[in-house]
Amino acid sequence: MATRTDAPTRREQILKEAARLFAERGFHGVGVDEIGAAVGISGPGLYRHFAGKDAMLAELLVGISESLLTGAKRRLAEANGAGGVAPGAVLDSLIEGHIDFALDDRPLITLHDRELDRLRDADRKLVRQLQRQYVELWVAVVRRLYPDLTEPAARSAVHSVFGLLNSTPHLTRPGSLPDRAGTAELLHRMARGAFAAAGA
Amino acid sequence: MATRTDAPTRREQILKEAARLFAERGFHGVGVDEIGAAVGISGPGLYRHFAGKDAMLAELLVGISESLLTGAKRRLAEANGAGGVAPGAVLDSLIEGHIDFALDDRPLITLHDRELDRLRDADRKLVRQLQRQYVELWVAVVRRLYPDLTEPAARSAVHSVFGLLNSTPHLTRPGSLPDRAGTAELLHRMARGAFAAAGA
DNA sequence: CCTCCAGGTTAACGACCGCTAACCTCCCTG
DNA sequence: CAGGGAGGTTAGCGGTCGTTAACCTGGAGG
Repeated sequence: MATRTDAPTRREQILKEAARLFAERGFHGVGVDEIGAAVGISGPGLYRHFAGKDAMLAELLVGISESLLTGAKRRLAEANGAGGVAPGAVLDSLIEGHIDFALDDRPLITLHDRELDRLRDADRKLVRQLQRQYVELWVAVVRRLYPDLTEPAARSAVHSVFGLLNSTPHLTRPGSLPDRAGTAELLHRMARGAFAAAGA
Repeated sequence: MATRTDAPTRREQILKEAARLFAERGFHGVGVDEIGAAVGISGPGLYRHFAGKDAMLAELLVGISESLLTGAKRRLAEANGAGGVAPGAVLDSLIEGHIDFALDDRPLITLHDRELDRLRDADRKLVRQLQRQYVELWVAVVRRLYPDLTEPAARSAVHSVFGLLNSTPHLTRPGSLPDRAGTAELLHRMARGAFAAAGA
């Protein structure tokens, strides 16, 4: 099991800093020396923890996709286990989970739809499969709430709402944005409004 | 004036292919030899048309920002010239313009919010200033339509709707998306719905 | 017909980058 | 108290990349 409350592992430090740097300057724009410097070691010391630069990106992207999908499945199961919650409440739960992720792990959300093509074939296929499962899970919930939506329209709507929710990195002129709770609530309302408009 | 209906200039060919490649693989992920090959010349021949790789990116990003801002100003002037159109109609016009751009110049819309940090300081400041003017123009229109929105909230809402509208590149599993008109209309409805929900 | 330049070509340079090799140094363990 | 592995270090190799240099060529203009 992973150490969650302990002090962060070296590996975890490296992944966190790598995510930040990749998001800021792009995968090819960051050198291994910079990543090392960000955690206090220098250059090739990283190779004691990762097979290479590609492996860091792969672990980040797979981790993100798995985390999103796992969280969504858990929320869906909780709703179903609670004896048939209203479809709107399930959608609210999915939206809330996605917003939490987007606000708490901004660099990861940026990487998630930006550096996918830098992966080796096997990893890219895995990430895409996880992403597709995540999308299809949303599509099913949205169509249950708005049965008039065709499946392609629902899928487009879901992708568009992801674009809306993932826009938080662009609000990052630090100090100028409202508080976290207010931002989360605004994004949530807008996402619901967008779906409602799509389903009409 | 630029040649619009004539055969495209070499410069224009290069810019178009560079935009596509930068959007696909990132600025640092594309070599000058590839850009040259994409227009039938090879490698250093590009330096007869541009001062360097950076100059191509700069011209692309400045062009995008200017084009978006100019179009929005024109639409606003048309509305004001027509003797006070309803605020909702002005917002519709802005949304329509942005959607046209996002659907017709997908690679450019991708570059626009992804490779800004690769610019030299002067160019980056110019692009950011143009982008800010574009955002503020939207914010003013949105606040006229939804006066209860605070300015920070309106700005966040505008950025979020940009995220929604700019999500079109993610729908590009070619052949699977509905027709252009249908996509445009869906995006338009969702954007209006998101704004309406934000303003409540 | 000569000239000249716009727009190419190939060769090559210098910088950088990912990665490996070789070595060092704690610290934990038997 | 050996000793050995985990986790560093620096040096350096091989490849790639952006850019420059030097040269070539076809076609327009006097």
